[in-house]
Amino acid sequence: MLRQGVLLTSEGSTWGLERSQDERGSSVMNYKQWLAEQLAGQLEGVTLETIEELIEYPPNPQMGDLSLPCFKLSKQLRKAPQAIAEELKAKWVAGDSVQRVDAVSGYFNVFLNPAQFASEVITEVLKKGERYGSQELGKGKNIVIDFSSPNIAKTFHIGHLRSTVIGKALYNIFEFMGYNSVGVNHLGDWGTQFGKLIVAYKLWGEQSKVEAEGIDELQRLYVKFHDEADTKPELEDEARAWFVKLEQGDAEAEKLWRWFVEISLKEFHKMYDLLGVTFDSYAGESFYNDKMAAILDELKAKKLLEEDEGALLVRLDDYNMPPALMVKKDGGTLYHTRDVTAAIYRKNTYDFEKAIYVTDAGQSLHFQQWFKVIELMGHDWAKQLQHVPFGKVSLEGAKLSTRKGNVIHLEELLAKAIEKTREIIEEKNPNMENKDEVARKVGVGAIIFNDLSNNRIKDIVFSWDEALNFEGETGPYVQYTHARACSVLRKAGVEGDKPEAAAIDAELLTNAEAQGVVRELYLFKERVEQAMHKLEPSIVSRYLVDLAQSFNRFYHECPILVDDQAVRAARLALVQSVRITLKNGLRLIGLEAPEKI
RNA sequence: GUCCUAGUAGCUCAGUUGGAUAGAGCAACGGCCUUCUAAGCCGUGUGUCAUGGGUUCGAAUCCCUUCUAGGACGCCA
Repeated sequence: MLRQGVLLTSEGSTWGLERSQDERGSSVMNYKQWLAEQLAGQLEGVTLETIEELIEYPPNPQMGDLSLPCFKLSKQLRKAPQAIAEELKAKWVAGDSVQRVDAVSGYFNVFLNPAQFASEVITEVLKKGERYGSQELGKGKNIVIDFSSPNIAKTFHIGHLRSTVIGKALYNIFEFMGYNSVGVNHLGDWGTQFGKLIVAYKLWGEQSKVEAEGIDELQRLYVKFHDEADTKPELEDEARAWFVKLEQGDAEAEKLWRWFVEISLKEFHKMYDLLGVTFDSYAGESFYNDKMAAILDELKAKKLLEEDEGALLVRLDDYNMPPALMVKKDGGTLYHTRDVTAAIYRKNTYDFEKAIYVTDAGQSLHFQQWFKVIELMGHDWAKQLQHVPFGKVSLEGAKLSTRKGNVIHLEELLAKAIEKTREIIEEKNPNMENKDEVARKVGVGAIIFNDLSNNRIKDIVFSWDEALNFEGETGPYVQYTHARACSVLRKAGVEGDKPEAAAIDAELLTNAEAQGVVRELYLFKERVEQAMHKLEPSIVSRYLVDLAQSFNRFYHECPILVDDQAVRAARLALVQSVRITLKNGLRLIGLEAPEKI
């Protein structure tokens, strides 16, 4: 299991465990590590790593800023937890960094010097700017992220949105942690459905209509095929025949196929442009057509393939899994075959440290199976493959189904969100310039954030009301907070990212509201790292809400543009730090941060 | 039938990898704009953490039982 990058191991065999030189240095603030260093000498036989792992943030500020629960040390030291805490308190050497320490019911609590805490955090944020929170954990390492991967000739609906936004967020997070992310859109551009589509098009389709209406028309044809095939099963045979022709390079079949792909991509790109998503590779299923034979030969050579009822499969009984079908009895390949082939291709091409697949949880078994096949082929990098599953989206209880037409088109959803945003702007900020641009950024942001605000694995029941709610824990709330901070800075005449941080008197930021903000700012780096380890973008989304809440509280309680220049400067530095951190976080999860909304 | 995942406030969800009184948002009600963006802030309250057991100094968290929901389970992806 992946762990936080606080443990030093001898080999660093698991990615993310290693730490850069920069991180070990005391110049970069890491209070858990720092406290562990202070305490290590005081506890005989307890390693620094053990202590650092135990240190936690107390649930509320009255208990301090950092805490060491002494219960686990109790056995080893053969002392009561409270006694250990008392001892640490007695031995504590006073210094500038810490205001006081305390021993409470088995916890050793540390209260940081609030002024110094504020000063260090703000200095760090302003110094790093748009790199604040970033790390170099993955320097020189590639991460391949397979995401979005829609099917050609099928509408891009809210089901695809999840893979797209989760994948994109992970892409950004890995980049931010120093990795080189490779985004792969594994297009569903091959398979028997193209036989069906060709048949349907030839029977009922019109070129002009397909050109005018794009995927919608292709999908209508596809649905019609299934309706008709219920009563005319011979259509299925025709479809199979056309797919065989396509596989054999038949000119007419290939021309139609290319056309369907082209039309579909055009529409996908409209969505990707709106969402701000790009890919490094569009190598879809068809890309592997000529590469699977070699893999099948390899499987045969390694005696992994077994024939059963005319099909070829890899037995996985020993691993408590059903067999992985590799070749159909008609000789056709299957998605196992393609995924295995693609993984090997990607390993050879990108030499990845990790390859992750962002798909719905329903495919979990499929991934388990072919990951095992890779392992059985003798590839020790099988453990670098990871499925990132997410829950299903349903519509008021009913399952989404392309065939039944029970879908919400992403295009429609985004359009509605943008329209609603536009109305709100018209009402609240009618004199603003770039209303359309801002409406797009906020409307789209609301939809993305909504999809990223829960744990991936949770099923989502789609609700228009919730998706278009812009209050509370939402994207617009965070963006609004950012714009609010921008507005104050604008009025104050602060320009650029770096006002003179050194000049501030941090004693003026020791009140509860300011400290609440400082604490959140400090947590950013840790949260992003955690989001990477758990492959969970929602950690960043929720963090942003926490930061925004703490800032809004501060904003409400502490007037910023006051006459007292020292107070004004100190508070402005804090506002600037919040602005930077909000923007960095929003960018990570794929949201823009307009300066006015 | 086998396996996987989930079950926390009326609703949607967090819960720092086993720690201190289980927290937010929404919805409801009440307050706050002559002052920096009210998409905001403050206040009012609700929990057999599905269930029964076990491990532990300590469990929403780990193990087992049962229940409920969803999903997967050889020629679709």
